[in-house]
Amino acid sequence: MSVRVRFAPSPTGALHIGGLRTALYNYLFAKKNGGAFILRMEDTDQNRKIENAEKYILDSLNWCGLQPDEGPFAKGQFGPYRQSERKSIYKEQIDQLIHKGQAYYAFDTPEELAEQRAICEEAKTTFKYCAQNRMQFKNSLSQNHEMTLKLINSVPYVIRLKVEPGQSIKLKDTVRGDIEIESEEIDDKILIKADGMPTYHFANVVDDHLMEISHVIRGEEWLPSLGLHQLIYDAFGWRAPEFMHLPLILKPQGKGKLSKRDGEKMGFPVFPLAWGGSPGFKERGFLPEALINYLALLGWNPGTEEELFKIDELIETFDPRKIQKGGAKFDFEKAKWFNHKFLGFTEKKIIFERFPEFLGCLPSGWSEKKRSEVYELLRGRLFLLEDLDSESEVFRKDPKAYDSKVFNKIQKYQPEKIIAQFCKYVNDDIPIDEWKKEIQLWNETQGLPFGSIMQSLRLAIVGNLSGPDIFTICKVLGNEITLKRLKAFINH
RNA sequence: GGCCCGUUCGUCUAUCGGUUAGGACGCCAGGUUUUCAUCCUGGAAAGAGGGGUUCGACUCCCCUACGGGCUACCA
Repeated sequence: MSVRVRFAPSPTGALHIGGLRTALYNYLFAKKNGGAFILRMEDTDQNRKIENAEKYILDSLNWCGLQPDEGPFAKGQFGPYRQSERKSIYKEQIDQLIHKGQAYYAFDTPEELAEQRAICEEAKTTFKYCAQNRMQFKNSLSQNHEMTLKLINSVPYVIRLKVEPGQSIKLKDTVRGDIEIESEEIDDKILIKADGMPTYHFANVVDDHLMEISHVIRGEEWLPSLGLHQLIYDAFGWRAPEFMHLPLILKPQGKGKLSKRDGEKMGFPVFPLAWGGSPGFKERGFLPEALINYLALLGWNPGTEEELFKIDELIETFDPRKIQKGGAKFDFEKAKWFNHKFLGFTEKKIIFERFPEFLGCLPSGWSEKKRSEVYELLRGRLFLLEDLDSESEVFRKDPKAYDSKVFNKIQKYQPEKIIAQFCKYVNDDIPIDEWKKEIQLWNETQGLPFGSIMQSLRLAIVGNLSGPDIFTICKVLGNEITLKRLKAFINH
């Protein structure tokens, strides 16, 4: 049987890195096995649907290089790939279940159910609509045929799964091993809502079967529903796919799973692309390859000590049996380290082509050659492409102030005098490569510690003791600006 | 509350009964850079607790604790 996997997000908001990792594992598994990676939009909840979400999800997957083989806007013989467009399919399938006596109509109003829940809550128990009490409610099991028909035609209704008690459901999960659930634990879940739309559980099983999904790779939050899903497969007489439930991605600190607010509070992105005014990984200057590499290793590892992988290598080494069981805390520092590494071995040319937005940090007045030189000078220092802004500041702005701590330290060596001497070299006759020799020559008569000379120069040009090689900075700056800064220092 | 899943350095993880418990991020120290960062070298840092099983347990079983998830006409 051929491998077919799906990523099935709900367009209720942006795709966050948890969802992205689920998509990634699906993608890796599909490609590893020469299978198909399918995108299916689970948009059965009309109320929670958000307009741009679908496009956002698609854009994000594309940015990360996880192109679906089938899905909305992609080819495929199993469409439509939006659940909202498959209503007639669900209708057809649910009729079969009703016909087989595996599902039934229920006419209880949401208010009546809420009331039951409130009563149970007071008694400190959990309300369950199930074999034990279903005859006490208004449904096609408790009513006679005539009454049922009358109700179907007059009031809103839902369709519920008829769960037979006393069954032991044996389940297998590739990540977690064997699981056994008693059918008493499962209630008569709603399959079709009053608006005619299927619930997640029903649509999910029907679509996975009809789309011939071979492996379901999804988040751990679905593990408690696995028994129910198996029961639905059984009700149809269908063979269930293989399941793999992924551990959750947790907050860096504190408790619970990662949320949008964590990113805002702690200053890191949780979305691949900008969403709702907060920048995504892209806008912060991540290479998608680096994000993918980090995410791949958050909850999985190949068992070797290798950490840096290109997507092809991930595909080759991916093995779902090595997926972690416990949740993993998101670590932005480590994610940045991956980006640093990728920035290090990604050719400048490729960066220039793919990330023009960050090159805006390098003055547009510069020649292509100069921009290229500066990038080369800076690239080893970058963890995010956005660092290009602060790292290149020295080339764009004259120092606003001089670090007083440094100034105080070197004051006794008369930095103004040193700088005045440097000014003599800033002309077309003396190449910058000669400055060091010249100043050394001059210092033979002065006897200053050479460090004080270098620090004076750096303080005058940069304003503090940081940045790349100072003579290279001067070279990029050119004589005019260099001289301007030196004089400004003397006069400050 | 009920049900389910999980638990190795601060973090991500290796270990499939016998290891000085390995690697990576971060941190600290040294070196390179007459600066900072990068880079290189080194260091500190872990089996939740208690019972079993076993000649021997991080590894297998049970209990406890802790963490997480689910418990909707949301996914």
